Amino acid sequence: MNLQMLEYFLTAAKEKSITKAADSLFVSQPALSKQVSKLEETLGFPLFIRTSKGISLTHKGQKLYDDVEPTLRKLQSELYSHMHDREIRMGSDPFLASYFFPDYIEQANPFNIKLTYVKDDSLELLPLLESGGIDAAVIQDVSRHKGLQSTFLFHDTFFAAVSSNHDLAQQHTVSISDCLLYTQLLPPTSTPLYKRIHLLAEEQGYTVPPVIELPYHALIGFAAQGYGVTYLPSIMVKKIQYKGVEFLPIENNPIQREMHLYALDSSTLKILKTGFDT
Amino acid sequence: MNLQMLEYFLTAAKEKSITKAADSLFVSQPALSKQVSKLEETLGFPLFIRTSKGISLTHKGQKLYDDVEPTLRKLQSELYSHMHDREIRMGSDPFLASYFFPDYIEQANPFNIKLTYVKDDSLELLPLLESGGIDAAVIQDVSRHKGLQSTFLFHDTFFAAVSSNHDLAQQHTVSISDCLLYTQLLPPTSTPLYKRIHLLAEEQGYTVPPVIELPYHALIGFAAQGYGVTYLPSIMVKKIQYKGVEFLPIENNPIQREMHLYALDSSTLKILKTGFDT
DNA sequence: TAAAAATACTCCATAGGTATTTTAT
DNA sequence: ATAAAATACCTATGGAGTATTTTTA
Repeated sequence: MNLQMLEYFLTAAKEKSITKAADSLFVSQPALSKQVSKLEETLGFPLFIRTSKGISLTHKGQKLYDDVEPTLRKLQSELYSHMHDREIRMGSDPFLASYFFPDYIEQANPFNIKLTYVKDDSLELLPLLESGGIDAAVIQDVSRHKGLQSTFLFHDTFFAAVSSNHDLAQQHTVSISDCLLYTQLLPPTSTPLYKRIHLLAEEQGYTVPPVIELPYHALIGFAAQGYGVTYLPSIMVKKIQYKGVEFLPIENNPIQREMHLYALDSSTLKILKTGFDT
Repeated sequence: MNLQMLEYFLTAAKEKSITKAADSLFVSQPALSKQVSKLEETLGFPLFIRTSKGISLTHKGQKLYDDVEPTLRKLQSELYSHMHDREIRMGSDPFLASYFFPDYIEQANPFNIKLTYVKDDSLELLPLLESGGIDAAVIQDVSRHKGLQSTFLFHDTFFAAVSSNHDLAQQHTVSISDCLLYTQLLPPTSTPLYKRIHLLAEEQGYTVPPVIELPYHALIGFAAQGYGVTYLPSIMVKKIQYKGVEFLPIENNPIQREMHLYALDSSTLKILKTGFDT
């Protein structure tokens, strides 16, 4: 016995005719007749009384219909809704979460993309992907990971950001050396940005300037108040104008990141990639 | 997609292992693996995360499981209960209903025999059988009917019944001529008993004596009160002793009936026949 | 005799089996 | 190295089709 046989039975009962039911099910009359007979054999009792003008339910057939019809419809609608469930749970860093995903999610119909995890350090999203906590993520600077599907998205360049009253605000571009003269407004030590700045300072032979550690979303506010220099990615700079803050390109673009899209399976990856490209 | 695939899925999810689930389902591991993969393909998303020590549900797999498990179990139990529904709805005349069926129904386990129609004239049960209103019936004096299965049950002989104070009550046996001298207590004109008495009166050349028409169940009461002679079948006479009523065999057994068992299908007939024989 | 259902038969898709390979710890 | 799942390949069941027969109003 299977779902199809039961569906056949319900349709035949509703149409009160094997022939009409066969039409509406797009199968031949003998095929339906045979399946109904087979179901009757499995159940051990006749479902229909056959007449020369159609069929009618037997007493037991009617009882079965009344019991099974709602349950089968429920099961079918549940299966259907899951089959058409386009939910993709994603993770990203705070910049993408604020300046990219709102638009992306909006235009990604009919896929129901939900941003369910935001981590300051996007690397923390990898274990979440592996455990199935999320379906996809944008992760920086890691191009491949075992057991996960991934693809390169884009390069993201960081701009220096200072208060409009800051010395550097007069320049059209700045060098990284210029920036390192001032207090650094940086995210936690574990993040790639923090590490990158440290490395640059060492390469330039500078003593590391004073650092104020802040969560990502607080950086721009502190910069606006003139506490020092911070660095913000182009995806953010392109999107916003922050009153009292100047964004300055840094010569030779010394701070960059590669953004990679990760997903559990290649079909999800494909869907999301097309979303990014458009 | 079919019920089996879903059952496979639920078992695999519960066992957290394709191999163990395959064992408990009595199929091979590759067979189950293939069916699960096929279900995933139909649904359009992976149900399980495969590891080297088994499987675990994906997020969507878990959602599907939570939704579908109770519904599928409900459907299965409904189907099961209908498959094992041994209800047989029967019809009979009032004598069998009172003096035969109570015992019969009691000993007919595991079949759930329900006496749902009792008609003074058992012939009225035939259309009920044909329309499916009942599954089986005991009908007198008709051995076959188109579209129905039937078998002979037994001969039933009628006894005369009179008040203990009645003239005839002194005799051990009576003749039909004796009986026809008194007021006749008979069921409605349409019934075989009424017709039979009329015929016997004509054959004997008697003028038909006064008749009181009564429903079957009232006959014995009126006889007890001495209103006249009535006739009751052996199945009743064997079962009861009615205070103030004498049952007298009638010479040559002029009133008899043949009881036939009818059913919609031969399997029901067979089941019921064995019940009668024991 | 006309309409509906059942039967006869043929074909192909697919579920299931065994043997083997891949994968991850 | 081991245990689990996936793959390859084969067989057999059964679902669906067309043509035909049976049944009953």
